[in-house]
Amino acid sequence: MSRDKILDAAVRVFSRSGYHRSSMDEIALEAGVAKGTLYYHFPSKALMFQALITEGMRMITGRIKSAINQDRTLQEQIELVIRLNVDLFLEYSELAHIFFNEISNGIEEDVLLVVRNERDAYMQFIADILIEAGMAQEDGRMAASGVLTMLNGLCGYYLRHPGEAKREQINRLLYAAVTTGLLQGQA
Amino acid sequence: MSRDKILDAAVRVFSRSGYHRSSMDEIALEAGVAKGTLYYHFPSKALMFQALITEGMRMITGRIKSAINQDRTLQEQIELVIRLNVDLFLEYSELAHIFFNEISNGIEEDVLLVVRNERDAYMQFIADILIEAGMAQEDGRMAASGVLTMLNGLCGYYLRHPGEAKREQINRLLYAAVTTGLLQGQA
Amino acid sequence: MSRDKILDAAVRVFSRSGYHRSSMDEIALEAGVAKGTLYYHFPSKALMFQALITEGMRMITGRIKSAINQDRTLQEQIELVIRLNVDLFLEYSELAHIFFNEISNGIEEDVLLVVRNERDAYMQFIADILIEAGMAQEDGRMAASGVLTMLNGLCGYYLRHPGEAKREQINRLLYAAVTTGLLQGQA
Amino acid sequence: MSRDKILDAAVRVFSRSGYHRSSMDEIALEAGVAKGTLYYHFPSKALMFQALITEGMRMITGRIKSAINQDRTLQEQIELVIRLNVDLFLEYSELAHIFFNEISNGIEEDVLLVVRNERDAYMQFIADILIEAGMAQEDGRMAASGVLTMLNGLCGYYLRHPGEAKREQINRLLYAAVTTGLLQGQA
DNA sequence: GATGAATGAGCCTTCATTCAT
DNA sequence: CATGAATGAAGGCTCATTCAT
Repeated sequence: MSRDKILDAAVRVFSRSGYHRSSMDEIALEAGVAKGTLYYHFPSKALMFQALITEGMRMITGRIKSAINQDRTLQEQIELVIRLNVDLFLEYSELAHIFFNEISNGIEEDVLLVVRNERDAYMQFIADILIEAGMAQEDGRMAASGVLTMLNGLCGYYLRHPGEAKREQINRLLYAAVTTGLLQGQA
Repeated sequence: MSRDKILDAAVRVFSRSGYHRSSMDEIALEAGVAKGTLYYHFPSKALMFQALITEGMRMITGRIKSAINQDRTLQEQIELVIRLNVDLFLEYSELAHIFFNEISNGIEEDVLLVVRNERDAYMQFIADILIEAGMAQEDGRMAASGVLTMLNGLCGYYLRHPGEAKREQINRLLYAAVTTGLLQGQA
Repeated sequence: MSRDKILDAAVRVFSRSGYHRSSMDEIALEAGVAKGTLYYHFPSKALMFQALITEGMRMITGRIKSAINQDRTLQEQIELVIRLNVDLFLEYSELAHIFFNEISNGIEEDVLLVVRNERDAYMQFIADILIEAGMAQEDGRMAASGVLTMLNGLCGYYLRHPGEAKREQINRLLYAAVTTGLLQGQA
Repeated sequence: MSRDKILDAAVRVFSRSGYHRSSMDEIALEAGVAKGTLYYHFPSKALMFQALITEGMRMITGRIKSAINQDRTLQEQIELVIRLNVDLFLEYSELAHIFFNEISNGIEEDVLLVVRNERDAYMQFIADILIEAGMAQEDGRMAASGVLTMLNGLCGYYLRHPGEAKREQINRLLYAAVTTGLLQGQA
């Protein structure tokens, strides 16, 4: 259906150029529909973006939860969550950048609120794992915030220095930051 | 002078609305000068942004370097660097936010390059300390990138949840991420 | 359609104020459409200008060529071409004025090239007749250039001094310049 | 003095870029004075241009008249005037273009009027020679207009096709147009 | 459901001009 | 005489949005 073609195209375009540099023209072109069609399915650019984030997160958290919902040790869970997050981040890098760096993009305030809530829910989801592993409530939420932005930074570095860094490093360093400290996170 | 008024206003406006949503009109208004005056002092919006970053970083790195240049153990150095960074980040949160986040979306390529170099130089500066502490070269650079964005995320959380989080937590979690792992970073 | 309204208005405005003093606002106003509509139909001011020249010339050369394509002596051909050119110039004086004068000052290089080619093609068309009449190749091209700008000047004079000059004089002087010299071109 | 430096620079700049593309900044730079100095000596850009044309024409017509004011045959006079005009045109090509192509440049109406008068005086000066050579009054004025725009066209062609055309051709073709007709103007 | 022509507010930038020194 | 910092009107262009079909 048109709606899905549009949403798929929008993810690609937003992810390639960021929210502001992505134009409705470009999205329509990429989706292979007329520009008016975008407005048939979504009331505005901002609300299209919101739909994309909301539905995308539903899918993503679903995928992660179902992957976790099997008997695993805490350590395995942490490793798995990290790996899945890194994979997702690298696949949808610009979108993830937007998702984790709120203010940077002057989206309409109400839409921003929805995106933030979505993000906070996701962070709580990560925090819960850390808390279950023994962290204090407060520390857990804050640490989750830190871990996810660190993931943001490591992936960013990886993408900006192709060839230099290896993908496996990202996972290793993140795991180290959580469990042993970065200074021990090496052979 | 006008130039300083403009730069001050630009930091506020850019960090409030992000690069793209900030208009030259808004900056001129905030600075209390005519729009033409912006172009008397800076050739373009992008180059104004570049000047703001370059001059801001010169001040910040200068302050950190002069604070470190004394005999200390590595551990003390790490603690100190973290504390200074957190202090600076919270003091100049607007500038810092721009520096760490607003570096991707459609600024002219050459300006982007200058800003990135500035940031990479700073990260290398942090990386050198980690490497001296025993990290591998590659891991050091990448880890520095991760630590600084984590700092970004923790400070952001702190600022977004006033009252909930305490400032000391930021330092403690960062130090833990570097030395013992976040899960051990608690009493 | 909008596109035609715009092109018509553009000819009027450009020939009234010249390329640089003509603003897109003015053209939109004259065409009775919104400014954005101009950009829906033409990618830029320069390309609008190019379209106007190209399409205008296509019409004009078409008309002249079809009038010539019959058996005539060279002398008749020269007389005919002069008369047709004068007629066209006076009928489309605005467009002609642009075509012969407004071709130098700071339009984008590629557009300028297209317009010049269009004009050179037309001049070659005139040159061929002179060459066939016995002129050297080189001289023919250059002379055609001279004759057409002279036509420009004579018609301009005629239009600027209504009442003083008679239309027939234009034809006579031009014909004289080509065949007997201006000094002999009189009863 | 400053005034002369400015006028000299203005001729170069206007002649290089045309009236509209020449900025007061550029003129000040070329003259080696501050921008404010321009306005100390001239009330506005348009009036500076007017001064430049008026004083330039005074010099030019002076030069031509003094060259003519010696015993010569009419034929020699015509040859001489043509040569001098071509020399001047090629030396100050853009300026000459402006001078002969009025409307093209949307200069302020009053200044335009002065420039036009200056030009009409010059054309009358050329016309007088043609009339003395036997042309009718009316034809003389119109023909002078035609000859000068033809000169405009030939020089333009020469400048646009470097290498192809030779400078001597311009003189020869112009002389032919006046005396024998272009078709006879060749060996 | 879908289209695409048309819109107009808003953006970055240029530049002739002013004025206090 | 001369300066140069400051101005603000105006220009070309982009783009989210509307609406008749």
